[in-house]
Amino acid sequence: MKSVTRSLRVLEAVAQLQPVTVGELAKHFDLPKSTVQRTLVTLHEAGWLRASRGDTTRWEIGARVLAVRPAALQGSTLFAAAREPMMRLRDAVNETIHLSVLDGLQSMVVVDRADCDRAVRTFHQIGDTSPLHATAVGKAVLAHLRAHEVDEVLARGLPSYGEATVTDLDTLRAELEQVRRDGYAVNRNQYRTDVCAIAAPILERDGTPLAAVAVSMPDSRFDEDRLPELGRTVAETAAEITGRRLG
Amino acid sequence: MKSVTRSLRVLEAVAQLQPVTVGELAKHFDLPKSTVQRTLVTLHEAGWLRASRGDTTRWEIGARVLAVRPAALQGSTLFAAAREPMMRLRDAVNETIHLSVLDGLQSMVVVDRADCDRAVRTFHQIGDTSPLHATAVGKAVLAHLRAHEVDEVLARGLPSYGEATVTDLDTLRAELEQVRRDGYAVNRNQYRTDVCAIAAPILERDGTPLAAVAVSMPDSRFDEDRLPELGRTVAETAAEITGRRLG
DNA sequence: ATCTGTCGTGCCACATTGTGGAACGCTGTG
DNA sequence: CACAGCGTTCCACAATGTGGCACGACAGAT
Repeated sequence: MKSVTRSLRVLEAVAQLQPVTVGELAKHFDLPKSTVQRTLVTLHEAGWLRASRGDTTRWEIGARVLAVRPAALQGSTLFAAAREPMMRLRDAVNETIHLSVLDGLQSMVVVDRADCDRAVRTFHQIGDTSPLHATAVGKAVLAHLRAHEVDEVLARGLPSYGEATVTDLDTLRAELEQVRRDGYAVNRNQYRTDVCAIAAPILERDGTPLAAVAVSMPDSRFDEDRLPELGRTVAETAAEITGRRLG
Repeated sequence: MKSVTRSLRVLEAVAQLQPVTVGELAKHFDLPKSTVQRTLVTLHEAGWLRASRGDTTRWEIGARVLAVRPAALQGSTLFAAAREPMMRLRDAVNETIHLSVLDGLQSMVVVDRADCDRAVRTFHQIGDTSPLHATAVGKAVLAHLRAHEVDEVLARGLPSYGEATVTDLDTLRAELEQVRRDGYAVNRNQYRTDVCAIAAPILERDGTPLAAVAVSMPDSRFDEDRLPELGRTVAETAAEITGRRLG
């Protein structure tokens, strides 16, 4: 369904570029203006887009989308529970903090962020997805999935994103064991070069992993010696979020 | 674009009914299973849906949608800021609390809810829209819009939804003046019969209204005498949310 | 005033695209 | 063992979306 796929792409582009015009989107996708225009009008009629308040030829995301949320986040207790602990962690370490949730067993999706004020910092867009086996948040979650779920994920293979990516199954399984012992997962340049992170999982009452918090930083600021201390801090933050969420 | 419109409807239905099967959706919309199935697969390929973790024939909203948010809510600080104050307000008054945001200048959209535990209670679905001139949340916001924006809204007319709806311009303008003085807006059966509400606005730093919180209740529990006290409580909750959001 | 470039919008013939009835394979049940 | 109900697949048909083109509005330069 070409038109549907394209409409969703347009919707995502509007979310990033808002407030945005027909022409800008047409260039962005290299599509005829008329096609983009029709798409925008359709999305508008469905209540998903609205005209910008100042400039009526610019488009924005409408509030309707807020009704569409993953069940795990209904009531948005995750956001609410995570916000303050994330900010405190950010202030404590002065690095960017990410909150990522597990999407199916497919990938991790960045859903919230607390930026540090350094000149050089890592940057992940909200909504960005990343693989389970090659990121700190992914491994933090992976380490707490049920055995058959882990098998399912690993069965899809371990694509490499650079030299540092772990592509060997046994090595990865050993690492997951380590993650369970330590309470935190580490990623050093395994997904994006020069991006390192330390993450800990946020669990449901029954132990199912739902999401993870991560401190991420450029490789230049990754200090092996401070790792245990930093790891403990991240794990404490994750535990606090879990606690707040479950009351 | 029929297929696009329908896909978005399906997406919204999945959000409400998740985790949901093809058949359930087909019945819900009275559509051929094959059509629904194709739509679900397309939405899945686009990353907006995922198979349920337990039952792979059930569908859920994927985390991707979290990347698509109105600009005013980027960082999702509204939800996070509102959650706790809403719950406390709910506990204090034991009535259902709604959080609604202004969508363009078109309407208010319910985006979050804290239910009370009474047998009889008001019910608004998350995602429901309502007019600005005939609801408490709408009037709370309307009272703080700029003059030319108010004119624009009122120029579209004041459709009636029953006897109690204010359809006279001057009466409404006087009421908005009152709302500014009191700090809260009241709706007694003006939109839905037997549904009353008291709402207060959540503002941006520059005073622009962004959203509103409301206590809503059946007419039978609306007590004229307690109105000022209840109004003050709601206004305090809104002020606290505004404060938290802006740090 | 006039020209020119750029914008958002509206049109319409064409064929690509989505449609939905029918049939399939599977699972649990009476 | 037949049956009912499920999710899934297929395919001929025509309804549907496509995108080149042209229009009117606007802004800046001549």
